[in-house]
Amino acid sequence: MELYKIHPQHYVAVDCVIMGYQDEEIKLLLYPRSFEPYKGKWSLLGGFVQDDESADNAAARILKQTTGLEQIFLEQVASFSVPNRDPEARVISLAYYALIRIDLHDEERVKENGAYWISISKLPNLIFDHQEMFEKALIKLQQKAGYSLIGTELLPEMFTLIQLRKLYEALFQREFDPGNFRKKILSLGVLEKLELKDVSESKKGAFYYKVKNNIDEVGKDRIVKF
Amino acid sequence: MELYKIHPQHYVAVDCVIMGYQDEEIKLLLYPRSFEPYKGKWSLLGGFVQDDESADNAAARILKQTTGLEQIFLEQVASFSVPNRDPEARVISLAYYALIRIDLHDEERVKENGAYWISISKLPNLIFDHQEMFEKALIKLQQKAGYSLIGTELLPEMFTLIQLRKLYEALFQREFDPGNFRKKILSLGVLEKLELKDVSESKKGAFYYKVKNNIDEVGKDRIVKF
DNA sequence: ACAAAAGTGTTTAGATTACACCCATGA
DNA sequence: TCATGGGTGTAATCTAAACACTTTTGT
Repeated sequence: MELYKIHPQHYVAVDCVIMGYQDEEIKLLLYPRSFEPYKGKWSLLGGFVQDDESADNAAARILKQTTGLEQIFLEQVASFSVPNRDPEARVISLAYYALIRIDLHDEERVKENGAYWISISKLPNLIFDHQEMFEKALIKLQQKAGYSLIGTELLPEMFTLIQLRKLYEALFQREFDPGNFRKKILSLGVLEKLELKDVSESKKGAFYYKVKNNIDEVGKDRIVKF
Repeated sequence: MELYKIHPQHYVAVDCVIMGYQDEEIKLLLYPRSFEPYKGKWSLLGGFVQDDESADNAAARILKQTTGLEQIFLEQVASFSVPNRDPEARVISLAYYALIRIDLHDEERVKENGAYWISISKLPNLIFDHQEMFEKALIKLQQKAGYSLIGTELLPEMFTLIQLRKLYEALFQREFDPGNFRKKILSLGVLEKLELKDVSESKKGAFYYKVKNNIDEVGKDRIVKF
């Protein structure tokens, strides 16, 4: 301990890139900062790491405080530590990203926090380095898609392959060939076809699928390009 | 500032996974910890983030202090923040990895620090979560190989494709088909063939190559599987 | 000439893309 | 029956892996 004492300590924060999916768009949960400096400017949801929790736990705590959701997919993005990134004080921030179902979150709680869901195609300027946090989170997510079926965290338990494709199109900001997308996804072997159709979009109806129960891991060897 | 004051501050450290290449093996720079607890146990090279530097700068500083090298490829691995990971005090650590040429480093300095180069195939037990830091660093590096010519930081300016293959074999801990490896690497279009041969390994001699000068980025679209 | 390392070519299997085509059904 | 979205099939192109083959040169 003596040896450590000569070193400075720092505030350590976590900032969460909370992504949801609604109206065929990826949205971020953002709130207008309630105090100076940059009062009113848009910010990711964040908080400080306390003495008795890991940064992972802090991120999960913030996610629960702001959305009411627990047991959510959360992953580290990167650390941000330029000394003056927050002009108020030296704060080292660890960025995380989370994928949640907007339809399940606690709307009351979000309102209390003054937070809003904003489409990533219409993002306002964000404070500090929050824009960069979002960009890195999105890149991480896209890379992950190559070896794992991502994004099902953003959809209901049951979904059609058309819904899944729309989600991927929102995530990658480009279109996919319907036939090829279907084959690629099914070739991963992680989806189970249900004997139930979504007839809201067409007369024929599209079969619902769900993620198989016994999926430990999509084959690590199997890499798919999107 | 007032708003931040209610939050705790923490020691923030950086730990560096410093990789080098020698005798057809990837080696890590490690040193036996000089104080309790875990005195004598092997540790990555690390240090504390100071008030006036980013974590990236701190990692570069530590790399320079221990190897004498500057302007080195350094990348974030992940953060490690379980409250009791260091039993002595609460320390949040940001792991980095670096690739250096062992033949260029300052041997005197390494000796002063009591550090040693140890092959990754014979790693001793490391303190705290340093083993995990190394494992994550290696995975990051392997992934990076898919879209970028990595590892040339570990070799001299000029190298033969055979030398490069041996390096990749050490990095991935498996063998590559000599013919296919050659075609795959050359297809990236980032190497320039020199009119000079390495005749130390064979009578015929192997042409030296170097990385082309005007390489901004290996095509982001081109993804190669290793 | 031949051994040994360097380098090239060929074949097969699988993945990716573009796109044509068939299917089911309500209006 | 026909328009519409859902779903299947196929040919052309590209990539990866296995492995046979050719080149070069000192001894």
